[in-house]
Amino acid sequence: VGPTRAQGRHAGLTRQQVLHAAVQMVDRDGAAALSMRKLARELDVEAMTLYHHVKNKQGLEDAIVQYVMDEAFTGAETDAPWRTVLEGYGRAFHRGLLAHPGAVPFFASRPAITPGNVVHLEKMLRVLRDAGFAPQDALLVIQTLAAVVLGQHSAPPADDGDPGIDTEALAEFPLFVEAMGSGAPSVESRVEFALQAFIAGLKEPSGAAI
Amino acid sequence: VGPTRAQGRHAGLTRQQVLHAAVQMVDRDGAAALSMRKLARELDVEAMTLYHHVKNKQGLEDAIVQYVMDEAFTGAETDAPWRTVLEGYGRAFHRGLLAHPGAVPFFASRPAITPGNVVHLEKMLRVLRDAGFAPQDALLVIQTLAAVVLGQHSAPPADDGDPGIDTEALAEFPLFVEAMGSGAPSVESRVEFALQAFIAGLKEPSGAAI
DNA sequence: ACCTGAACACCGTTCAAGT
DNA sequence: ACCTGAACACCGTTCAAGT
Repeated sequence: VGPTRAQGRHAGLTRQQVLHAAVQMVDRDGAAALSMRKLARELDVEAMTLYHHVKNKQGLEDAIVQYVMDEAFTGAETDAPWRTVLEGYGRAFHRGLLAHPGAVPFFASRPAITPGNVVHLEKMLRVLRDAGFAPQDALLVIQTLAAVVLGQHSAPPADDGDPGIDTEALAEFPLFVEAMGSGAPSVESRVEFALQAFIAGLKEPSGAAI
Repeated sequence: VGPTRAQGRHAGLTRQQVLHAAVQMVDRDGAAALSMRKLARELDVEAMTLYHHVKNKQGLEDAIVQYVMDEAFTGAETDAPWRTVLEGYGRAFHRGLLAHPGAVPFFASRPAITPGNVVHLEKMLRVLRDAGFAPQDALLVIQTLAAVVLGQHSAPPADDGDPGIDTEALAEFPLFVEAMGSGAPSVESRVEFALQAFIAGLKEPSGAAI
């Protein structure tokens, strides 16, 4: 029932392979479907083998989060007016989450600042510092912006049309019915709207540009 | 080991009691700690008894989400300029999530529109409609705003000081070090900042006020 | 209608053992 | 170092049985 390999025989398994298979599994079947045992089965390996490449399940989930962030933020444009750079940052994160929707739940209740994304943070901090922001203010802007985008992915519009809302009761909610005429706002449109409003609402930095 | 009760003897269990105990458990031990079996033990009842009051675990989680939203949104102020009403709506949601941080993960990957919160939605839609918004635009504003607040709770600042970031490597990230001097931005400050910027960035409705 | 109890098909993880 | 295999303490949920 298990993999046909003698003990001690290398499977040639790599942390990268484990991580890649995990991301695939999550993208295909959702966050809840991720299990160490199923992942091992898919890699034709015993479950305990995974613990040699990953600390535990929590560690695997952390790695998935890091994977998505790295994919999203590497090569982000930083040479533009600060509002434009922020918009690009938000959109890059959005595209990353869109590519890996199953990973979104792992972002919840996980620290926003990890060793792996300090490098991305530092680049953004430099852009805002050069635009005249104090570092504390810059960090607040960047972290809040990332969470603004994440939030749009966390509360998706309903899958089916109207899940469980009886047409009878709908008569009491005419504005809701009218607003939903063209369906609930998509994640796409909410992200665009959120980015536009949030960035437009940011005040100019108090410091002078260098 | 189980409850000492003959089959068929009423435990007098109520859906409200089940839900209340579940919220308590989640608030105390976090979302991951919620289990049907533990919840049953706490209520001195067999695990399967819960299925008479709740469809399944998913249904219980849905009920927890609904519980938090109802607590947050009932009695919200709607008689004020629309920007003020939006601010109050966002802050009310924020307080609800703050009171039940363990419930936050359940909001992720759950539809934003449920039968239970259509009533809250309709009230907000009326406020924005009266201010001159088209219903579709109003729905977009409200849903995006709720997700903006939710997102701030989804990516909490790290628990300990610097979790796993070696002081050696920190030398390469001077702006990050300076920005973190007074700690990572709190959820509180990020919510306030997000609300201020997002609402300030909203355009006036194209329609005329009634 | 409400509750129990056994059973099924799963989990994550420790530990000892192989090469 | 890398992998296996059995074992432990859990899960959610179905099903048949009680009153």
